[in-house]
Amino acid sequence: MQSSTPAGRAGRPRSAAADTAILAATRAALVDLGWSKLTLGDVATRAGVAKTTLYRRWAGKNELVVDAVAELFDELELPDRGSLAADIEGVVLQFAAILARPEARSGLMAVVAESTRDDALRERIRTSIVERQKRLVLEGRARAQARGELPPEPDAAEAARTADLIFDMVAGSVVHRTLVSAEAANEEWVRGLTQVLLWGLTTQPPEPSDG
Amino acid sequence: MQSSTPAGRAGRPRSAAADTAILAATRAALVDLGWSKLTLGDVATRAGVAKTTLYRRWAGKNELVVDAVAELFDELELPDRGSLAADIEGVVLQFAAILARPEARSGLMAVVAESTRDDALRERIRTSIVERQKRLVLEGRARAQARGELPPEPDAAEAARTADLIFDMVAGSVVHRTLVSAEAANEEWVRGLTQVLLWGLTTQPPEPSDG
Amino acid sequence: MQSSTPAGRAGRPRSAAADTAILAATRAALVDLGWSKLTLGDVATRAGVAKTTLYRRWAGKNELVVDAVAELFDELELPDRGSLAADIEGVVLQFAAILARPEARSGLMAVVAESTRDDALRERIRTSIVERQKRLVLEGRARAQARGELPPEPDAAEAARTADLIFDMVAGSVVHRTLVSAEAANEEWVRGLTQVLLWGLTTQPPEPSDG
Amino acid sequence: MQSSTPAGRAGRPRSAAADTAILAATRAALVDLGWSKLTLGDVATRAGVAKTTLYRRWAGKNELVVDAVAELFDELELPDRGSLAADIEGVVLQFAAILARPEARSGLMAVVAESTRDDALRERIRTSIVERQKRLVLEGRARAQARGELPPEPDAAEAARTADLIFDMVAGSVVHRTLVSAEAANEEWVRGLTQVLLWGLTTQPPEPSDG
DNA sequence: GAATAATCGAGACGGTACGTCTGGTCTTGCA
DNA sequence: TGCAAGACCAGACGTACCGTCTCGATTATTC
Repeated sequence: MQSSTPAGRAGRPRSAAADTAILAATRAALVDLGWSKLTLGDVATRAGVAKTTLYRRWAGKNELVVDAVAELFDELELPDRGSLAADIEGVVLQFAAILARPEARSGLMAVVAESTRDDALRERIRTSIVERQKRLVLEGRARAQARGELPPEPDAAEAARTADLIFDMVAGSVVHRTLVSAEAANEEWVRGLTQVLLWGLTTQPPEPSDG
Repeated sequence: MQSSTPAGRAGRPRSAAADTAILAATRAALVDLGWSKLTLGDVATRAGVAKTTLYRRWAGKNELVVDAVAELFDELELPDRGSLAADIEGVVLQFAAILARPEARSGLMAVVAESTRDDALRERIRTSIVERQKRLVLEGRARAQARGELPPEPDAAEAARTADLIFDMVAGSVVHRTLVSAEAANEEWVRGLTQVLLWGLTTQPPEPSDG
Repeated sequence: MQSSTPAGRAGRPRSAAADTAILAATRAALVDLGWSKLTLGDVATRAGVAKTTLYRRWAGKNELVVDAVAELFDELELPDRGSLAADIEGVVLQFAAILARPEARSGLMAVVAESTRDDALRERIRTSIVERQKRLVLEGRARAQARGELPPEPDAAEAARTADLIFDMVAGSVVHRTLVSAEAANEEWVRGLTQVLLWGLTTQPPEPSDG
Repeated sequence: MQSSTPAGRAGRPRSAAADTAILAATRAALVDLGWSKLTLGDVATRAGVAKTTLYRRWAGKNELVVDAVAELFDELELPDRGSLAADIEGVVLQFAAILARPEARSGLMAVVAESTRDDALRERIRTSIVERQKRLVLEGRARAQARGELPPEPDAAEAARTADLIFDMVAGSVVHRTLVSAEAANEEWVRGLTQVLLWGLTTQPPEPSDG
C-alpha cells in the first residue's frame, strides 16, 4: 500500500484504523457523489479523520481512489471449475459483478483517464489492479494446458504476447460492455464472449490475414 | 481574434467560427494539460472567446470535451479492403491511431467516467462517438455476408446481440490495450486480435458451456 | 483607498457597496474576535461577499485592517475652542475616545507591530492614519501662533522637528495610557497632560542639558 | 520565569538549559521572521527541543514572546548622572536603544495588541515589562527630590497620578517615535523631549486650562 | 537495585485558516 | 443586440500551524 511505520521507531505511530476508515469512506463517497464531485475534505469528514492525515498518506485524489478501488479486486479468484470455458465464464462474471458496483464504475475509468498523463499513477494502477487480474489469465491458461484443453506454448515470448492479448480482450470487452455500452454483462453475454474466445484460441488458423 | 468578416458582411459571421475555434482550443488544451487540468477559462482564452460565449453553447466541461473528442472519430471509414480480415485490421488500426493521439487519450476515458453518473452525458457520448463506431461493425458484417464470408443472420434479435458483442470486443480490446496496458496497438497485435475474432466468429461451436 | 476601476473600461465594474460592507464587517469582527482571531473568511461571510472579492481588493489581513481602522480617524477634527489649551484637550479627548473603541484597540497596535517588518505597510499606515493626525498638530500650532499664544517659528527645519516631537508626545502618551497602562484617558488625565505640554512648550528653557 | 521543580519530588527534573535555549531561539526567530511569521514549531527546532517541551512551559506564543522580550529590559538601569535632566536623557536613550533592536520592535507591539483582549496577558506584560520600567520613574523622582530639583509631593494619590502620567509620556513618546513615526530616538530628539518634560514639570502653572 | 514518576525527542493526530483556483453567473460598455 | 472583459458568489484545493496525543527512551527520586 503506502506506509507501515517505516522501520523508524520515534514518534507516534500512524493509526492503522485510519487507513481502513479512509478507504471505506472513499468508496462510500464514490457511491454517493461519483468521481468528479468527490472531495478529499468530504472523505476526511466521512472517515472521521483530519484532511492532514489523509494527505500524509496519499498524494492526492487519484492515488487514494486507486487504492480504494484496488481493494475491490481482491476478491477475484479462480477456483477450478473443471473446464476452460467454465473458468473463463466464472472469472468474467466475477469481474463484471465488481464493475457493476457504483464505487468501481465511478472511480476506475477516471483514474485510468488520469493515468494517461501520469506515469507514476499508471504504474500504481498496473501494480494494484491490472497485474492482479492478469495473473488470473496465466493461471487459467496453465490449468487448461494441464487439462489438455490448450497446447503448451513452444515460445515464451509468444506465450507472453498471447496472454497479454487475451487479457486485453477479456478485460476490455467487459469494461466496454459495462461502462461504455452501459449494458449488464449478464450470463448470456458472457457465454457469447466465452464462445468467441474459446474458438478463436483453440482453432489453428490456416493463414493469418488473407482471404 | 478572428473577426475579419471574410465572406459575410455585417450579420453574424462570428458564431460559426467560434464553435470551430472553441473545439480546436479544447483539443489543444487537452494535449497540453490533460483532462483534469483543463479549465474552461483557459479554453475560452485560447479560443479568443469570452467564457460567456462558451457557456452559451455547452453546458459544461464534459459536454464540451465530448464534442471536441467526437470530431476525432469522424475520420473513421470502412473502405472495402477485399476481405473481412482486412476490413477488421484496417478499421482497428484506424481506431488505434486515433486513440494514440493525446487529445483522445486524455479526454475519452474521462468523459466515459463521468457518464457513469450522468445519463444525458452517456447518451451524448453514445450518439456522438459510440454509434458512429458501431455502424462500422454492421457495415463490415453486411459486406462479409455479401461476400459469403459470414452466413446470413436468421434471427434479427440474435443478429443485434452478436453485433453488440463484437463491437464491445473490438473497441474494448483496443482501448484496454492502448490506455490500460499502455502498449501500442501495432500491426502485429492487431493481426493477433483479428485472428481470434475471425476464428471465434466463423466456427460454429458445439454448445461450449454445457451443464 | 486601493482601486477605482483603474481607468480601464471593459468588464463589470467593482461593486462600491462591497468595499463599504467589507470594512464595516472588518470592524465588527475586530470587536467580536480581536486581531489574532480575525479571519478573512469570516470577514467575507459577515460582509456577504466571496473571499475572492476580498482578496481582489486587499493584499491581506494587515492592509484590510489598516483601511478599516483608518476610517475611524476620519472623525478627528480641530474646531477652534478659543485657546491652545482647550484645543489640545479637545483633540486629545477625541483621540482617546477613538482608542477606547474595541475595534481600534484590537487593530491599531497589531498593524503597527506588523509594520515594523513591512515598509509598504508602514507607509500605508503613515498615509492613512498618522499624517491625518499630525496635520492637527500643525493646524493647532498655527492657530495658537495667530492668537499670540506661541511665538512664530524662525527656522522651518526646527519648526518641523518640534511638530514631530509634539506629535509623538501627544499621540504616544495617549496610546500608552490607553493600551499599555490600560487606564482611561479621562478629562483629569488629559488636563494633566495638557499642563505639562503647555508649560514645556511656552517656557523658554535656559539650555537644560549642558555639554 | 515560571517553575523549577519547586516542591515536586519524583520524576526527571526539567532541563534548565532548555528554558534558556528556547528564549534565545525565540528572540532569534523574532529577528529573522518577525512576530506574525514566528511559529512555535520553528522555535522548538531552533532551540533543539521538542514542541512538547515548549508547551509544557508556556501556554502559547504570546506568553513565550513576553518572556523573551522581557529579558531585554533587564539591562535598564538608572545610575545617578547628577541631574534630573541627565537622568531622564540617560534612561530614555537606554530605552530607545532597546526598542531599536529588531527582536523588541517585532515582538513588543504585537503582545501589547494581543493584551487588549487578554487580561492575563496584560497582567503578565505589566509585571514582566512595564512595572520594571515604571520603577525607574519613581526612583528618578525621588532622587530629584533629594537633590532639590523637584518639590516633595504633599499628596500620595496625586504623586501616584503624576508618576503614571510621566511614565506614559516618556514611554509612549519613545515608542511612538521609534515604532510609529519610525524615526530614531537619537540624542537630539531625546534632548528636546527632556526639555519639554522638565519645564512642564518644574513650572507651576497659574491656571490649568484657561486662556 | 528495583520501582516509580516525570521528563525528553519525535512525530502523528484532529482542527482551522490560509491564499489560490475554478466553476458558473451577472453586469458593464463597445461596436 | 451580441460579445469581450471581467467582477461576482461559492466552494475545493493542498499547505502550514495549532495544541494535543502517543510513543520509546532517559534520568531522577523513593522504596
